[in-house]
Amino acid sequence: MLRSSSIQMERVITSSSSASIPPIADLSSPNHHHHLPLVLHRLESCKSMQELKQIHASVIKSRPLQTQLVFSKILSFCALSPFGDLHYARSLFRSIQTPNQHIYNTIIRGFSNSSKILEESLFFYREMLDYGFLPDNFTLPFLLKACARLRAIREGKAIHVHAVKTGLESDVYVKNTLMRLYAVCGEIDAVQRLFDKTPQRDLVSWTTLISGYAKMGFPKEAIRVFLEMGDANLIADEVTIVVVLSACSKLGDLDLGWRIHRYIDENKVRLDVFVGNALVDMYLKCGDVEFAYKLFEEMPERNIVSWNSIISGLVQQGEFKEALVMFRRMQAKGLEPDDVTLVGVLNSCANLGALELGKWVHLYVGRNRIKADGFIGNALVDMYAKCGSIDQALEVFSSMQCKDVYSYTAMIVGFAMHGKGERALSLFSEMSRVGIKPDEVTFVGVLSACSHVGLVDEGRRHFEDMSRLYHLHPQIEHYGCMVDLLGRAGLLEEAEEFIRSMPIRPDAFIWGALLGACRIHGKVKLGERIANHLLELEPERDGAYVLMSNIYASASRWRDVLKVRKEMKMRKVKKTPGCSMIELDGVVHEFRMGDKSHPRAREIYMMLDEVIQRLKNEGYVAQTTNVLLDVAEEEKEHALCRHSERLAIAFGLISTSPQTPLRVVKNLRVCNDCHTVTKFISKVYEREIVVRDRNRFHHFRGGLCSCNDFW
DNA sequence: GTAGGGTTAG
Repeated sequence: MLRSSSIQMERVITSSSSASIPPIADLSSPNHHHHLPLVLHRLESCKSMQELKQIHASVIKSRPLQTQLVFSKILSFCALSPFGDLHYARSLFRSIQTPNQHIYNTIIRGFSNSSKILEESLFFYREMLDYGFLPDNFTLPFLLKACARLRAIREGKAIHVHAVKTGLESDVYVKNTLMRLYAVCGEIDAVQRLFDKTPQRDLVSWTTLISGYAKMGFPKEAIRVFLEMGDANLIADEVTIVVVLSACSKLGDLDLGWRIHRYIDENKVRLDVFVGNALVDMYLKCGDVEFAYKLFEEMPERNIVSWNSIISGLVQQGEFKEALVMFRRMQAKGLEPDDVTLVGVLNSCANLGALELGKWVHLYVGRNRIKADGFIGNALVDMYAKCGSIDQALEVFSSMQCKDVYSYTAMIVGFAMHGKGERALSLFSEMSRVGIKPDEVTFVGVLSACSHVGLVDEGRRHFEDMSRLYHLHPQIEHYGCMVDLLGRAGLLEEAEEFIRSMPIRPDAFIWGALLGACRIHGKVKLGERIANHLLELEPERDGAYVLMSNIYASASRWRDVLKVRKEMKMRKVKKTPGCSMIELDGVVHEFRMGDKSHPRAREIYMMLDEVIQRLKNEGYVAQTTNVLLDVAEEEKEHALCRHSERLAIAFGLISTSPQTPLRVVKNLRVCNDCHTVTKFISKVYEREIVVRDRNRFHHFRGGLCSCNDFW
């Protein structure tokens, strides 16, 4: 570590005029039949260390005129070329008796470019100062760039002091690298202060400032600075535009995106591959998927980032199947995915329940030495958990070297979804023990864990701890979890009181959670009141109607059920169609309620009939109270039979060998009757069945479900 | 011989 005092700036600065000037290298060599231009020419075309060593040897032997200059050139090659060798550079440097400033800068630059530690470049820097040289406008940017790369803010600040003392702070290169240092270390105010301090600023300074704001999570500020830049009569170039576009992506502001696109056209900013990628990303993040596709197709040049941008953008828009289609297209072109691609693919798998493909990615990562760092590891944990393989998720999680808040949260949310509330909570305490701070999302996991297993007191305590101990502000999701927790536990009055005391306006999810609790506990009166709140907030959606009609049906109030149905018709409210997915041999099959479009639909429905017959023999009786209609019991039963998860399960039964576990993902909540049916199937057909509904997992085995019928 | 760029997580 560099201590500011260890660099004797005072001595250097005050005594620089009288500092001992190193003797000049031996210019008068007796033996100079080697032509200097020839050596320099050979160096220019040099492509390997082997070749370089030959040149070096011949120079030592023949000692041409200006040996120092030639050594300097050789050093540049060793220290800076991709074919170079820093060890060789170091010993070569040591062989130069009296290095000049340029030579010092070269060795410092060499080590600051590639070394994982700062020590080495700082060592040469100190030596240079001891020699009586002052840092110049080249020295400091080299050092500062290394500090930025290694996030070494302490050392960087010490260098900053030198910049001030030497007056180099106002050099635009020094200033820009200083700004970048503070930006990557998160000190955005320091960046702005440096920018404001002196009038020496160019397009790079503006771009660095904009990028700093964008990366620190202040995209609005970034755009503000961009507009100011226009007022100062500067025109953005490709680099500035890329940064501005990424700020716009973060804002998700399509109007702004169009304005920037127009700016690009009007100012003839070149559409290089960076700008193209940034545009594709911006259109996706701002929601114009079609235009993003169009741009992508028209791009004259595409690289891996272009593909990653479109894949991750689609994932972010919830277009998981499309994302996988693009991934396949990319593979068909012979392009190898990198870690960023695979994170997007894993995310799609997680959402589609595509376990087979997810496993393939896991293998691919292992085989191809893909950087299995935080991003990939966390995405794997999430994928396994969301695909129903909680044990695999835990295995990946346990094997991870560096776990962060994302890893812990993924695992906690995973446990919560699988109804393993105690595991989730014990992992949460482990997290605090090892000193990883939870954030808002962690608490969503913790609170939903409590809710799924009915740990009311635990939940209340964690909710309070959130602000008291961790200084996190509860958001609407956290209030939602609490309403859910209290409501399910039957504490409906407390839940309603809780909603009244919320500092945020309750949204549809909050009222929906309470209404759901009314359904579980058969509270008709309260339900009616809540349903009205919900209908005010979203009259066009079916949630309130469906829950209300279920509540009436449970109370056998068929006339009210009919009224709700009429009203739905009158207001043209469409029911969200139930949809279930099952993956077989890497292909995701999708079923809607009553779907007959599947090629094997006939077999599937025949299987379903057979299943129901067998279950009835085993004592199953259909529970029809959750069906909307007041129609003959038989017909209701028929409606139930067509629920999408049953189609998916029947398809799984006829398409896989006995005892293969079935994994189904459903977009809505599982209804009571389907839950019972699935329990029966797991026993009668001896199948493990894992169903993920919109809230959580149900592991069916031997006639029982992991949720203990509490969901 | 110096500086600013796009894509990734719960």
